Amino acid sequence: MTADTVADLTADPTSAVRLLGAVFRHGQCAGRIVETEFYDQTDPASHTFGGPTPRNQPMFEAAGHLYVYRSYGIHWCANIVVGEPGWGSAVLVRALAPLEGIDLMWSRRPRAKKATDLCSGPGKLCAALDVDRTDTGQYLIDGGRISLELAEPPEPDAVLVGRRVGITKAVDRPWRFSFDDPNVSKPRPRR
DNA sequence: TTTAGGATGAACT
DNA sequence: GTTCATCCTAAAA
Repeated sequence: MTADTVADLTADPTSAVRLLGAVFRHGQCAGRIVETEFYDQTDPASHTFGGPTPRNQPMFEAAGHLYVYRSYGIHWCANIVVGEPGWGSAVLVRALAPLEGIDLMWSRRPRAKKATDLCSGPGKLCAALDVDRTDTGQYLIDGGRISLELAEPPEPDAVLVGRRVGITKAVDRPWRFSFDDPNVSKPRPRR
């Protein structure tokens, strides 16, 4: 939890906590990360559970890479790779508090009714920031069109913990973390 | 070559 | 609360 840069993030759930508050930027748009989930190679719910495949290859790169996958044939979901190269673990970005390029986000998500509809879910934030397959494997450090700026480590009291969402395996692992923020997606974590 | 099913969101009743 | 849209990957055949 003492990581100074994204490249220092280790392959454990503390990385998901450390990423809370970080600013995720893609092109003109940016948002503050308010909800994350941790996934690991030992985790039956993870795409890397069965080892490397052409699809999940980016998750085996060094910490600080991006892994984007298609969900239910419809949505894109963005993950920040953590841990050493060769070990498949990553943190799913589940919700953002919009910061910049908010007009652009509205134009990409015309069905949103409230500002908190723009990025309050993993598929929504990818639509709002225009993240898709072409971004998978990108390195978030060297300021391309995608980047990530770490914030100060969050106060432990400010972090809510819960079980992960939308999975059928290992649902009991308390690897979902969030702030108490209106942009957090549906079943809100407690504690 | 075929097929099953998934880390979701939106539009229904 | 329930349904459905819809695509890609991985694994089976």
